[in-house]
Amino acid sequence: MTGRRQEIRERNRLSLIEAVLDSVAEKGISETSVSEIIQRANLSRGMIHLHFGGKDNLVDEAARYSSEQYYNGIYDLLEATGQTGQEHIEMIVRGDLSETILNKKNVSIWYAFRGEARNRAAIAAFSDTRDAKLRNLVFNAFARIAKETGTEHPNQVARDATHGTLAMLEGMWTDYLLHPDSFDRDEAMRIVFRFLRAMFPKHFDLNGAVLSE
Amino acid sequence: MTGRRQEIRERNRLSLIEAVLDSVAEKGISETSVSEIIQRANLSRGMIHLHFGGKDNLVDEAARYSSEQYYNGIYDLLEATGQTGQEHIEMIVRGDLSETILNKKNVSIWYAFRGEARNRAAIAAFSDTRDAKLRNLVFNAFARIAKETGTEHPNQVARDATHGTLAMLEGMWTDYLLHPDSFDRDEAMRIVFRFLRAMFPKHFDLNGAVLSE
DNA sequence: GATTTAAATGGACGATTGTCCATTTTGTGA
DNA sequence: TCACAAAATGGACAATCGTCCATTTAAATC
Repeated sequence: MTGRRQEIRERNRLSLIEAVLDSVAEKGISETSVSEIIQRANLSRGMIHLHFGGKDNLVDEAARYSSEQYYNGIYDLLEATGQTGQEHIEMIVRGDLSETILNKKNVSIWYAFRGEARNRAAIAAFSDTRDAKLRNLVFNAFARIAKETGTEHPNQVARDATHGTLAMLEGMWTDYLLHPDSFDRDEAMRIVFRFLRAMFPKHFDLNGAVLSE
Repeated sequence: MTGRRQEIRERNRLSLIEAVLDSVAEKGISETSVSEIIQRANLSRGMIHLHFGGKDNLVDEAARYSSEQYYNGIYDLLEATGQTGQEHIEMIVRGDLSETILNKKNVSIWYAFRGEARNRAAIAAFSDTRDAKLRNLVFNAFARIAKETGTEHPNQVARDATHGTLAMLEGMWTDYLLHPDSFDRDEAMRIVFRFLRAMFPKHFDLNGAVLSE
């Protein structure tokens, strides 16, 4: 009646997924073997086949789970902010570069899966950091900003600003991947906002990152 | 006397490296086995041990070689351009997004190695797309531009512009990785230059990408 | 052309891979 | 408490992994 059985089952299932993510983060994909996974999850060898039908499916599921965690993190932040375009943008940029989201483990996992994306459709589907939903949020925020500036082609400007901003954030992640210890979050933020301020002087004038010079 | 012996030896060595890169591009790192490599190179099993002492060393060397190819491509372009800051920047951006450098094979290889970078120091050393040399080139170009604008802190502005521009290019590469068929080079270029125009209106006004709206 | 020797071959080897199922364990309902 | 069934176990299995070396091939030297 307690459903204890199903509860244990689901806990084990999740243990396997988290074991994969831990292993991928620490050892990389190529060293994430079945033996490695079941050892970390402290479960028996047959569990992978039982729960996922095979190792590949488990890894795909781990990629999906990891991606979901990322988006949940971002969306949670957005609910705690104001409604103006610049507030949204600022929160997304700040969140994307925050310790909670941009940290060694997440970055290791993210890039490990990216490396496999080209050869595994299931992984490619979950390795786009900037999915349609997030893109739309950013676009709508920029569209509001662009319209307020009275520019000639606000949608086109907003589209380009979205694309460029998300690309720049991607690049910052890569910086962090390659130089995690010398990476400076404030600097990254300041740079993104310097570009945004250049495009929308009235909206990002005193906002955003530390404006040190 | 002809050195025919050494010539064959070096050709075989190179065949192994190129076989690794082909395999990594087509099948990914995890499926790039010794058997796969020697089959592509049409050489015998022992050659890897003979030339490189083991598979790992060969893969590291392939990463180094691939990185070298990238930089040579960029530097070649720079020699064929003018000397103003904006000409340099434009050539680097244009080159970085050109078919010669940004194509499916290169991107597959690059991201495959990136995925391993965190766990293999030898690969990490060669997976920084924007090494000190290239960074300096970009920085010097922006420094000249910034000084001409008479801004207050030209070096700081140039540093940020360098960081932001290279980050944005990284992001464009990721776009290409994940959506190679819908990726639009002109659009990517236009966006980069839209940001640069916002920061340096006088220098990128009529330059760079197609200015369609 | 004979000799020397560097280069290349290809299979043997033990270790490790992922899959799968006969068996055991354990929660659930009678 | 017992019988049932779902869940978990752990080892057998063939396949594949990378390494290494005894042997063969062929370029270089005499």
